[in-house]
Amino acid sequence: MDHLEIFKALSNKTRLDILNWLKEPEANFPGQEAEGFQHGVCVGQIWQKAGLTQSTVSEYLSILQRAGLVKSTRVGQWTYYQRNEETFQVLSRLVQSEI
Amino acid sequence: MDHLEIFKALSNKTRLDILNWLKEPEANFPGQEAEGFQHGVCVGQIWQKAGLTQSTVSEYLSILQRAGLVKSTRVGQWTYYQRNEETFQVLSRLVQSEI
DNA sequence: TAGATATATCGGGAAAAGCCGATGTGTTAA
DNA sequence: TTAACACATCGGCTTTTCCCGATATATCTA
Repeated sequence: MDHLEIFKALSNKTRLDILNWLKEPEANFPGQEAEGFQHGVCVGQIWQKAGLTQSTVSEYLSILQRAGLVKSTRVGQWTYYQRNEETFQVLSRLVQSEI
Repeated sequence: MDHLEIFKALSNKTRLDILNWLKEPEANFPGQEAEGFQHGVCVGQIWQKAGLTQSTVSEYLSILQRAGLVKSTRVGQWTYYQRNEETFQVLSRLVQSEI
């Protein structure tokens, strides 16, 4: 749990947006409804919604993952990302009492 | 309450250190014991402990203040800084439920 | 096996942040 | 009112982050 790495990951508008979108995949990624959201949302859906290039969003997802804020699952040729709520809980407590 | 501004302010090792030191002024700034800690710790104490220049630390304190993480009090020629605990509480709840 | 598709990684130019020394501003003491 | 002190701001160099296009890798389909 590297505070600094987490805060850096959270220091970007687009990355905050992505985390927020992932709170409600059904509402924010209707394009993936057919496939379902068991493992989260695939990269293609996210980068189109973000309005940035595929490479940038892929990098952003890596940054979020290294910080522990999301986790990924590979299914066939798709990689699905979802929030790692545990980290948010721990971070919340940390902000309250340790920082 | 600008999340992004807060996370950016927290994205620097020295600034995190400063916030941490300000949790226990008595323990971390013995050089100011004579004057007391009613309004926090003055800039001179902080920049010497940080090991960076006065100008840099002054700027860092401004960044922390703009983010709402510290507040300052001018007394004579000194400016004292202390943590703004309210912001940490709000941020903690925000991380838990809104981000 | 070849081609298409989804994602990751690489190289790099532009913008922002890190940090410094120099200088400006407000306050106190002589 | 001058000098000294505490702090803030400015200009600039260096490092990091932002974000792109190009390319590599993995998987699936024909």
